[in-house]
Amino acid sequence: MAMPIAQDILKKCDEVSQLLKILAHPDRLRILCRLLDGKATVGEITEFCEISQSATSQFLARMKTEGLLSSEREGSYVYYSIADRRLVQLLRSIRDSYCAK
Amino acid sequence: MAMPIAQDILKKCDEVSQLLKILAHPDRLRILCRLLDGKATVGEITEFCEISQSATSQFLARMKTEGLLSSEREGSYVYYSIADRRLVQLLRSIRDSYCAK
DNA sequence: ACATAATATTATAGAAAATTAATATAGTCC
DNA sequence: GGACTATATTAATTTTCTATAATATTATGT
Repeated sequence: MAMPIAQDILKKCDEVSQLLKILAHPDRLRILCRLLDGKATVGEITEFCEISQSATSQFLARMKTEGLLSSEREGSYVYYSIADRRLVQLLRSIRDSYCAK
Repeated sequence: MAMPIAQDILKKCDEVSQLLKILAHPDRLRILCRLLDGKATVGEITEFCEISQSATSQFLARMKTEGLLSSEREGSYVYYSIADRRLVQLLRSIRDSYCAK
């Protein structure tokens, strides 16, 4: 409450830029874009996004660590999905702005 | 028209991730955040964002080159502003999602 | 237990980007 | 022209990512 408004904005920018850094990679964005349409297994994501198995798994792990994704195992498959509602909103608005016909 | 839907999505992701890469830096995001409230001189931006003069100028130049910003000189001052409407939309929605009370 | 498929981890060489300092240019005023 | 302010450029070092290969783990079916 004691923080000046301008500094508050700067701090927010620092936080948000960290998040954007994660989106700012073609493969990671592909993954998120795929997950925007619903949960998927690592294999499905690998195939859809045309990324190597190893890279896909690494990206998923990182995004899970960062709190963007959650996962649930079903047998030998692991389903990933977007964990944060705000991220869904953001991805939708990116899609609306930049992927419209 | 002949491009499969999935590949089209992948291509869009590649493009958009390039844009996000620019936003994904604390100082550049600060600058854009400031410019969301209207055009400003290099000096004003430098002060508001607490970045060095050199870095500010470099960031501005880069973002102008990338087509995100435009500039107009008035005497010894140079005013920068956001050049792309879609970017304004995107920044607003980021602000709405992540900077609300 | 073995074979196989799905997923995860580790390590590292190479590429790309950030940081900073120093210097240069352009404009204004006297 | 000289001094001063605003902005821009350059270059070099360091830090941070990326890409890839190799290997490891976990689960299923026989």
